[in-house]
Formats: sequence, structure tokens, C-alpha cells
Amino acid sequence: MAEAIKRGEKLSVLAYKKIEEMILNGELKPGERLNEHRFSVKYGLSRGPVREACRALERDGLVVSSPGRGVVVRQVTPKELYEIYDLRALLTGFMCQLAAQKCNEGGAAKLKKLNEEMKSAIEANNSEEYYKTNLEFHELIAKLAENETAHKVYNRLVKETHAHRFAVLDPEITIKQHAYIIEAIENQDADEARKRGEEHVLAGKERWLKRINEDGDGTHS
Amino acid sequence: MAEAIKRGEKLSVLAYKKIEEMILNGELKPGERLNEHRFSVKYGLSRGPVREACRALERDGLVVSSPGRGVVVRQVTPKELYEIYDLRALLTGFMCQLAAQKCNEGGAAKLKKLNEEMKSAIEANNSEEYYKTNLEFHELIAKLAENETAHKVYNRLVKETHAHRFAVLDPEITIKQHAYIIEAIENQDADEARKRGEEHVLAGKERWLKRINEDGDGTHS
DNA sequence: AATCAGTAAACTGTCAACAGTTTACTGTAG
DNA sequence: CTACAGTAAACTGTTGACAGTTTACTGATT
Repeated sequence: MAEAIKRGEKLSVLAYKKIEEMILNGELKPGERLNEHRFSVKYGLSRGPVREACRALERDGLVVSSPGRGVVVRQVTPKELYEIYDLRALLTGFMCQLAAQKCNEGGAAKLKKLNEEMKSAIEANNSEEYYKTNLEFHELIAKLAENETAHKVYNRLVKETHAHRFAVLDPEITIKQHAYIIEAIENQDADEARKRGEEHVLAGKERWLKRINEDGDGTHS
Repeated sequence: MAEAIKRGEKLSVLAYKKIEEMILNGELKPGERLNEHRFSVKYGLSRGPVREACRALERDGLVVSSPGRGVVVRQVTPKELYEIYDLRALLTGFMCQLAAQKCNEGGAAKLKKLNEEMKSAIEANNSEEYYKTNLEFHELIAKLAENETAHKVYNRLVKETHAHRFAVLDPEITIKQHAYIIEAIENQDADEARKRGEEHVLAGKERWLKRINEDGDGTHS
């Protein structure tokens, strides 16, 4: 019994979304092959739109393909992760700078609220909520920055690595660093906001580096 | 008589390259529609691979599509150009910083050589050569930076805007700014290299802003 | 002259079929 | 036991056909 994809949008778009979802929720693991024939049978559509979706996924860095061998969920190497961390730091800093230049009291208040929610989530041992609210925090900064291109580039980098569980959480440090960032934004100190935004992500990178030096491994399930 | 695409690589990849080339060399203009039926007849392949190529081009930001209406070469708005300028400045600065941290005397010498060649090209009134060597200069910085992810993101941004002739050339300033950048890289002064790299691109942005304020137009043929 | 309705052609999105390639398995030889 | 060759099934890349949508054109009405 095929799980028919609900029609309405172009099938190639729906296929993209479904495959993306499968990658982001771990159903498809890095290194794992996507069988377009089986996917099309399972979801009740022809292979054409599946192939189109795969081309898009490939350009977005979520999968890798070789002629004759279909597509495989992309495995991001430690070197790539290292590079992506630096770029995320750069972009986060940039967006914090812009947010400091552009945002009003309402924006800073919302950031504070999210950071408080993260604190509450940790105190309640709810790491799912903590993680989700952390994403919202960074999403809000990107919104306040009002540079849609930067936002897109940033999101793409985040998505490229999402299938890999490489983040080393340290809520205490994170919440504190968020508060420093908020302070700089509130004070409309763009240079300081940029610096603190970069440092925040680079701190995460250092934690990761420390962990791989202990584990000899770039990922964590 | 179809201009058959030479086979060997996947047809979808060849179609991507052909369409990309047509966009970058101005044969396909921003706002212009790509007719997949006509393209397939002209180049002697079926529509399937053309469609796959279009999905890839779309994800790369070179074209835009709407259901039922095929793909149109993307028109980049002045706001987008503004944003992209800022991101290019950010990435250029970052790569200059890395280059200053990583490169040896050979690298700086090559940059000097390219800057001299640009100077010669201008003196000989050869703007084609000047433009080409300028691209090589920036390409070399990206290479010396050794962050492939940054390089890719940068190239993508450059390509997204390439169909638009928005750059306002000022060779005298450019060559001087390149020399400042080279100096900082040679001195392995990463912070200064980053600052000078950013300023160099932001100077180009200012020239463009000045021009659109005079023309009320974001592009230039 | 401008607008609307109808019609046909062209185009786009999808499907199923075909041919070549890759994978998986089995049997044989060293 | 390992390596190689052969075979068949499954899969990938491409093609052409079909159906629905969009575009372009014509004629009628205001």
C-alpha cells in the first residue's frame, strides 16, 4: 500500500520536501543511498519528479550523486564541518551586527524572552524544548538582521550539517553568551554584537574540536 | 539542424552547463524565459535532463520558476544586490584573513604579479584583460585561504549576479586597494587583511550605490 | 479603441517504457 | 579460503507520449 504523497504542489517539490524531511529526521542516514525506484513506488509517483528533487537536493548539499549510482546522503567530513563552523560564526556575527544596527526594543525583548525560555527548559530537563528554542533564538536574530541573502546562506549551511549530530551542548555557557549578545544588540553596539556573535559560535566549535580530539570522531549520534 | 550536445557526461549535467553558459555570456537575459521544449530540440536531447538541469540552476539562484510557466533567468533586485555586496565583502575579508594566516611568500608574490598585470592591462587600455585578471586575483585569494566552503559560497554569490552588469570599475582605486591587501597578507597581519578585504568590496558597493542614485537604476548593460 | 470570450497551438508536468550500467549472487579455479 | 568470471535482477539515465495549463490570436461586444 503506497503512502501516496498528497498532491497540490508540484510533485518534484513534494518529493524534495519528503526526502529532505527523511534526511533531517534521521530516517536517511549520511552515506545511505536513496533508491529512486523504491521511493517512487512507495509514495506513488513516477521517477521523473524524484529525479528532479534529487538534482535540487544535490545543489543544496544534502546529497551527493555519481553517474549510474544514484544519490547518497552526504557525509560531511570533519574538515568540512570545521569550515562550516567558521562560516557560521562569520555569518552569525554579521547578522548580530546588523541586528544591533536595526532592531528596536521589541526585538531585544523577544530575544530575552527566548533566552529565558531556554533557561527554563534546561531547569526542567527538557532538552528537546531547549534545542528548539535555541533555533528560534538564532532565527530571530536573522530576522532582525533583515539581510535575506545572509539568512539563506546561513540556513543552508545549517541544513547541510543537520544530519550529523556534532553539536556539543553546554547550556550554561550558551545562555550566558546569548545574554551578552542581547546586551550588545540592546545597546546598539554593532561591533560588539558582531564580535560576541562570532565568539558564541566559535565556542561551540572549540567544544566540538575538543570532543573529536578525545573521541577521534567528527560526529555523535 | 540540431546543435547536438557532445555526449559523455550525463545529459542533465551538460544541459546545466550549456544553460549556465548562456546566462553568463548574456545570451539569456535576466527576465527571459527558457523554453525547455525548444532547447531540447535545438540541442538534440529529451526534456527530462533539461528539467533536471533547471532544478539545479534554480537551487543555485540563476533562474526562478513558477508552476506551469517554466523557468525565467533570475532578475536580482537592487535590494538583493545590496545584500549580496555585503556578503561578498564579509567573505572576501574572511578569506583575506585566512590567506594572511596561511600563505607563504610564494602566494603573496603571485598576488603582486597579478596586480601588476592588472596595471599593465589598464595602461594598455585592455579592459577585458583587466577584468579577467581581477577575477584571477580574487580566485587566488580564495585558494590561499584554503576554506573550500567559503570559496563555494563566494563563487555562488558571484555567479548569481553575473548576468547583471552592475560593477562600476575604478582601476586606480582597485589596484591600490589590492596592494594594501597584499601588504597585509605579506605581513601576516590577519586582522588588517580582513579589514582591507572587506573595505575593498565595500568601496565597490559605494560606487554602485552612487551610480544608482544618479541613474535610478540597479544595473548597467 | 478597449475589453471579453472562445479557440487552437505550444508548453509544462508527469508517466511508463526502453536500453545501458551496476549490484548481488553463484560457480569455478587456484 | 580467496579471487575471478558469468549471469540475472535491479537500478539509473533517457526518451517519447499523454493530459492539463498557459499563451497567443481572433472575433464580437460595448
